Amino acid sequence: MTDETIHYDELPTPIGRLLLVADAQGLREVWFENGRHRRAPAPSWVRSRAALAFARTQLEEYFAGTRQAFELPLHPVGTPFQLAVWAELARIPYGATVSYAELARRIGQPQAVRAVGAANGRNPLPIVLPCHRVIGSDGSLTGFGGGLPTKRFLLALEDRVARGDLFGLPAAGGGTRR
Amino acid sequence: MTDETIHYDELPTPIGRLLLVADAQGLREVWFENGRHRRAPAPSWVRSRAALAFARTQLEEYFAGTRQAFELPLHPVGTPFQLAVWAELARIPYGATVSYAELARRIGQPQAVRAVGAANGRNPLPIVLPCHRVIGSDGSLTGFGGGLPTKRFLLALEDRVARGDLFGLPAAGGGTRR
DNA sequence: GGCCGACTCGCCGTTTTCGGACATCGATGC
DNA sequence: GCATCGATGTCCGAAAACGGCGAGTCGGCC
Repeated sequence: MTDETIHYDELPTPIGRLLLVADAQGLREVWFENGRHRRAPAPSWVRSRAALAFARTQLEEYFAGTRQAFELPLHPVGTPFQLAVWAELARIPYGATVSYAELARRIGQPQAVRAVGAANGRNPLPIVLPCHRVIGSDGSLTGFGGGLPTKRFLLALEDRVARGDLFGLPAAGGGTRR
Repeated sequence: MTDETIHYDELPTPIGRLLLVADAQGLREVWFENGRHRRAPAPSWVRSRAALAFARTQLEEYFAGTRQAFELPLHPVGTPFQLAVWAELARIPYGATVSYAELARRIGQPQAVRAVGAANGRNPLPIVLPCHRVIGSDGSLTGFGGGLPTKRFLLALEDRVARGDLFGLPAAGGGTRR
């Protein structure tokens, strides 16, 4: 019988505290403490700093701007369609953005645009699976579980890092859209 | 199926290089290389000196002062109103000028003065369809896609030629307006 | 008083922008 | 099953902005 214990831990970040959840197979969930999907950890879960160290480290590096890709065992739970969408998220390069329509095309279901949006909204592993890199065809940010300001923050962070601007100076002529 | 290929070519003139564009039905566009409406030729267009020889010759004669009327197959693309305005342009005699208001009267829409101005600004066949002969009621030149200096040049050229002054000496007492 | 320039406002086709109405497809709840 | 709901996108029509203008007004200036 395998170990089915679920561990969790908190992690302070520039965008507020995150709750990390994992089982023996990998990272299961990442919540924004103030986000739309927040909820209380189940009573049966065990809080453990050590059990989540593997994810904590890479996330800290990400926010420090020294990590552009995650190498973690993941274990998101969802329908086949959702898993397909989430898997596609992982292929979006750091610092890039993609429209919901384009994402739908990439999973071979160009019509399922809204469904992709819904699946995006259910992404259990924000940041790690970069749903924040998906925006409207017209360039609008449209939505994000952690709030639009957070989405903006993440995109700005990646843009800055990708351009090698570690000081966070405003980009010349690069205003936020809409 | 008719031949829908679009050909183009360049032509050096005293007022800068012109880009000539034509299809099987006739001349479609004439651009000033430095004008307000300049743009790159579409990738599908084919550059061909021979295909535009028919227009090139007459334009060269025009600039040489030996041609006062064009006899070319034309194929300008525009709205019915625009086509009406452009057709009326062709009736303005060489060396003459007309006001926007008068032009509006001639097409039977005396109120549509500004609309005539706008249509004039969209004239796809400058020089051939002499929008440069249209000026303000008070005699001011007001505007021209290829720039006001070019408009002045063309009017001066026609004035000179019409008066038989092939040497281009400044006319006695005939200064440029405004 | 007569002339000129700056300004205002009406005119009208075109272009651009904006907003609402659908199509579309999983997921969810009954 | 069936109806409903989304972190969308496309299309269509209405409304507003925009010109290569002109006529009328109002103040200044000789």
